[in-house]
Amino acid sequence: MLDSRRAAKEAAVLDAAMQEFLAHGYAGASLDRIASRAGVSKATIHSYYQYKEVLFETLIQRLSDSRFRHTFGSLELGSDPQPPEVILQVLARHIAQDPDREFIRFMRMLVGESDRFPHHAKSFITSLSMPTVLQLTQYFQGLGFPDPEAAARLFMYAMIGFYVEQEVLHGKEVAVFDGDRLSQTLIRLLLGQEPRQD
Amino acid sequence: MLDSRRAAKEAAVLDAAMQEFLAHGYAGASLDRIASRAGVSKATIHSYYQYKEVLFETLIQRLSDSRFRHTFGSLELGSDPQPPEVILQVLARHIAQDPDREFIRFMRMLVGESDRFPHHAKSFITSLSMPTVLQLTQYFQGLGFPDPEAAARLFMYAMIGFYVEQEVLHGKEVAVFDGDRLSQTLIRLLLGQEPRQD
DNA sequence: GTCTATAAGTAGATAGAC
DNA sequence: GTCTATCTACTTATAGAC
Repeated sequence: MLDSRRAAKEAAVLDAAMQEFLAHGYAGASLDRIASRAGVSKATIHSYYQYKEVLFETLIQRLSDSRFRHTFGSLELGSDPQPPEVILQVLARHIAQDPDREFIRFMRMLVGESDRFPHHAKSFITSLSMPTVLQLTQYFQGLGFPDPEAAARLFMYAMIGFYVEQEVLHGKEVAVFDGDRLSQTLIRLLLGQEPRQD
Repeated sequence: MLDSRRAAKEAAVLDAAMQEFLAHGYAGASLDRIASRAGVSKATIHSYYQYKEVLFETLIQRLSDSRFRHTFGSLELGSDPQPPEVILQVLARHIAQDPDREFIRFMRMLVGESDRFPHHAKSFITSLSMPTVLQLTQYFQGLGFPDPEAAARLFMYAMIGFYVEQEVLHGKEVAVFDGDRLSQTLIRLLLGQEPRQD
C-alpha cells in the first residue's frame, strides 16, 4: 500500500522530469519545477535520485528504451514475404516518421547533450543505430548486394539526414520535401529500377 | 585608438563566449566565466550586449556565416570540367568532413537549442541546406536526371545522416564506417555504375 | 568606457520536524 | 517516507565610482 503510493510518486517525478528536461535540456532543467509539477517536494526527489544527474540518466535510459521498442517492436524483416520495395518503404517510414512529437525533442536533447554526456549518445547508437544497420545489412545480403553494409548505411543515413533536416532543424518549415519521394528515389536506385536519362 | 581597444575587447568577449556556449550550451553558459576568460568585467559585456540572449544571437550568426564560407567558399560546381564522380566525391567530403572540430560542437548546440531557438535552426537551413540543395539540383538537372531535386536531397541527406551518426553522436567510436565507402556507393548508384548481382 | 560592488533571484542539495 | 525551511553557491543584471 505504501509501496504503491511511493511508486505513483516516483512515476509522477519521472513524468514531470521528462517534460522538464525535454523542454529545457539538462542545465536548463529545474528541480523546483519538476517537484512542483510532480506534486512532491524537492527533498523527495533527492531521496529517490541523489543527484540531478542520476535523475537525468534514469530518464534518458527510459526514453531510449521506449524508442527501441517503437522502432523494432512491430518489425519482422526476415520472415516478411512482401516484395523488397514494400518492405523498404515501410522501414523508411519507421526511421523517418514520427508518430509522437516527443521523439523530436528527445533527439534535440540527446544531440545537444552529446558533448557533455557522450555515453548517452553512444548507448543510443548501440541500441538503435547498430541493430538497424545489422538488420538492413542482412536483408541486402539476402538480396545479393555486393556491399550490403554500405547499402544498409546509405539507406539509414539518408532517412536520418532527412529526419534531422526536416523535423529536428525545422527544415520543413523552410522548404518541405516529401519523405516518400525521397525514399522512393532511394529504393528505386538500390533495386535498380530507377528511370534514367539513357 | 580607443576604438581599436574596444574592438579588441569585443573580439575577446566573442571568442570567450564561443568557447563557453559551445562547451555548455545556452542555459549552461556563464557570463562570469566568459568575462573572466575574456579579461573584462561582466558590466562590460552587458554594455556591449544588453542581455545574454543578444550575445548568443550574435555568436550564432557569426558561427553560421563562417560555416557558410567554409562550405561554399572553395566550391565552383557549375564551371568545373571534371567528371561527375570526382565532383560529387569532393562535394561529399565538403558536407561530411570536418577540418576543425569546432563545427561538431556547433551542430550539437544548434540542434540542442533548436526547440528554444527555432529561428537559429531555420536560419541555418536557409543559409546552408537550401543553397546546397539548389546547387546540387542544378547539377543533377544538367546530367539529365528525371527528378534532380530528389537526387540532390538524397545526396545531401545521406552525407548529413552520416555526419550526425558518426561524428556528432559518436557513432564512429561505437562502429566506424568509412565516409568514402558510403559516398562511393551513393555516387555509383546515382550515376548508374554500380556493380550489381545480375 | 570600464571597473568594483552589490542587488535580487534561483540553482541544487540537506537538516530536521513530523 | 515526506514534508518545510534553510544553506550555500551561483546566476543575470545593474548602480555608481573612477
